Amino acid sequence: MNERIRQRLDAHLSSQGLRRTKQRDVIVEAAFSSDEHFKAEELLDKARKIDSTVSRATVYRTLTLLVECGLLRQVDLGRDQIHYDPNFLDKPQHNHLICLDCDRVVEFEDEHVALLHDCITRRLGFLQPKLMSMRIEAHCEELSRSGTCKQRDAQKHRQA
Amino acid sequence: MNERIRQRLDAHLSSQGLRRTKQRDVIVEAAFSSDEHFKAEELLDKARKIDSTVSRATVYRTLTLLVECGLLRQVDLGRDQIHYDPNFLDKPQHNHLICLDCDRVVEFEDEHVALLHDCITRRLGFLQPKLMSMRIEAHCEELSRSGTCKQRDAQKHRQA
DNA sequence: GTTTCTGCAAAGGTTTTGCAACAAA
DNA sequence: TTTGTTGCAAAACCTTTGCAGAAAC
Repeated sequence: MNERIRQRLDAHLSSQGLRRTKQRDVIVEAAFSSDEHFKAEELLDKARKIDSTVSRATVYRTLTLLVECGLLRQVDLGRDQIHYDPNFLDKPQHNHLICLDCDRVVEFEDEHVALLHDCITRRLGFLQPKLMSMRIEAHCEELSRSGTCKQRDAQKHRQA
Repeated sequence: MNERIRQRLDAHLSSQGLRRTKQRDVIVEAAFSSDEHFKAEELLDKARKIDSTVSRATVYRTLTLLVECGLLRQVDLGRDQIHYDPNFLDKPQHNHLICLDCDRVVEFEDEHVALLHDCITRRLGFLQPKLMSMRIEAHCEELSRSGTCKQRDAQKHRQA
C-alpha cells in the first residue's frame, strides 16, 4: 500500500483513538488499488475479492472514515450517483470533465481555476475558499471529427 | 406563472406528445413560486399547499419532466442531498457558493468562468462544453471579522 | 480487561414502478 | 375514443443502525 496513504490513515486512527483492523486494511487496499472512481457497492465487490467475508456495513463505515481523513472525496459525476475519488492525495486541486459520448471521466488540474475561485470568493464577501469543485460535460472532438473514438469503441465492445 | 416557463413547458409537452394537466400546473407553480432550491419532498409539501391531493409519485415524475426540458437542474450543494434549482432559465450560467458557517447558498455569475471552461475543454480534446458547474465552499468574512453574521443569527433564531 | 469493531439483519429514507381508474385531446 | 396521466401501494435502492460476539490494544 502507498506509503502516504498508510501514514495519513494511521495518523487519523491514532489521533481519534481508533483501531487498525484487518477489514480496514482490506477496504483501503481495494479503494486505492487503482485510480478509478467507484461507488460504495463497487468497493464492496473489490474488497470481497481480497477477503470475501468483508461486510457491507463495514464498507460504508470505512468510507465515512476515509472521507473524514481526506483520503477519499465524494464527487458528483452526474449520472445520479455519488462516486468516491481516491486521487485527491496526489492531486488535491483536480476537477472532472465527463464525456457525453462515452461517460469517461477525465481529471484535470488548471492553475487558473484556483485564482478564479479565490477572486470570486472574496468578491462575494467570503474568506479563502475551502472546498472547490468544477465539473464540465462535453462531447468528444475525436468522435465528432472521425466518427469514432477509442474509448467509445472499447465501451461498445464491453457491452457486447 | 412566468411566461417563459409556461412557453418552454408547453413547447416540450407538445413536442413530445405529452399533456398539460392540473397536477403538472400545480407542481410547476410550486416549483417556481420562489427562487429557492428544494428537495423532492419539499416540493411535494409546497404543491400540497396548493392542492392537497397531489401525489408523491406525480411530483417525482414531474421533476424528471422539468429537468428534461431544462426548467430545473439538479445541483449538488454538498450535504448529501440532491437539490433542484429553478433559476437556470434566468441565469443559465450561474454557479454556487455555500457558506460553511450557515449553509446559505449564494448564486453567482462570472464572465471569466465560461472562458476558462471553454479553454480547458478544448485543451483536453473535447468540443464546446455543454454543461458546467462550479461549487465553492467558504467561511463568511463578516462572521470572522465581527463575530456575527446576519444569516447565522437568523438561522439560530429559527432553530430556537 | 476494556473499548472499539464487525457482521448480521432490520430499519430508514428516497425514488421508481405496475396497475386500474381517470382525464386530456 | 385513444392515449397519456394519476394515485396508490408495493417494490427497489441505497445507507444507517442496534446489538451481540469478536478483535484490537
